[in-house]
Amino acid sequence: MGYEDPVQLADLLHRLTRRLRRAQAERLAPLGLTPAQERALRLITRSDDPPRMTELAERLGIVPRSLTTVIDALEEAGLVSREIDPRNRRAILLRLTDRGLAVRDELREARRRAADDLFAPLAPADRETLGDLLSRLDDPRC
Amino acid sequence: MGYEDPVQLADLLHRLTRRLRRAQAERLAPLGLTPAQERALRLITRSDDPPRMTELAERLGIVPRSLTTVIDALEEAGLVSREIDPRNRRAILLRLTDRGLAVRDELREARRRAADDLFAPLAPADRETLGDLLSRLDDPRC
DNA sequence: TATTGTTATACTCTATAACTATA
DNA sequence: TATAGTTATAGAGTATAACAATA
Repeated sequence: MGYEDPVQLADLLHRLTRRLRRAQAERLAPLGLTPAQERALRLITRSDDPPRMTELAERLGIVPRSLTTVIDALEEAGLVSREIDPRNRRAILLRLTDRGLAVRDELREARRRAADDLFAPLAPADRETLGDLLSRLDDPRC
Repeated sequence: MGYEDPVQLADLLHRLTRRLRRAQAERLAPLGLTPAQERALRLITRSDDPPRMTELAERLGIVPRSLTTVIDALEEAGLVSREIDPRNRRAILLRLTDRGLAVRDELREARRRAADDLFAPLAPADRETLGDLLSRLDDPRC
């Protein structure tokens, strides 16, 4: 079918991601957050210890300056707090507030529903295949 | 492996697209264009007749106003010309200039190399599978 | 001197709303 | 009145460079 053409694959990927971002933005808007903010919140949650800015930025694949904007919004929304690391006063530890903990599941639900809609045309086995292929393309450093 | 989790699929998609966009931007930067501009140029080329703004916007999956910015840049770079449609003086026909024709292949090459790099870890058969899965998720209206 | 994060700034890609010219 | 496109504006998601505070 010619689907192996990398430029066409690139375009498909581009269109799909745009659609996904829109759907997620719509679902998350009532909660006052963007997809990037939800991602950051989710990764903070997933950490055992409160992560530092640099650490979280790296896990998100963005530069620290870009994370600053994301965390600013989460802090203003009262979901995350910045704490100076007592063991290294240059570093900042990111911690969920009580409110952050409370809305976390709601956020995840909203994002899951959006993703569910997008991937609905695929049966579980096909999703598994897709995930496998995509993860083989994934660069853990990025 | 749990790859069928739609939220994880969404994150994979997001990271991959970002990496692709970066790689494409890098490759295209020496030519002074962005990926969106290359896409528009490519679709103008692919048309038999010079497309109109509305028509091209729809094929790109963006609103006409967003296309205006893209075409502004291509026109300023001397690659595309706007012509008023003599049969409907409200409409604008988009045509490649000689220079646009000349750089078209270079652009496509640059974009192809970026896409090639990204999809290099997959064998042709796997690319085919990926393309098939992605196209089943693709919404032709979008 | 090197590390951590922020201030300042900018760019890409996209959107909605209001407007102009034409049909 | 409806259509085609643009001006005006905005916002998400990034980036680089220069800087301050701390190590």
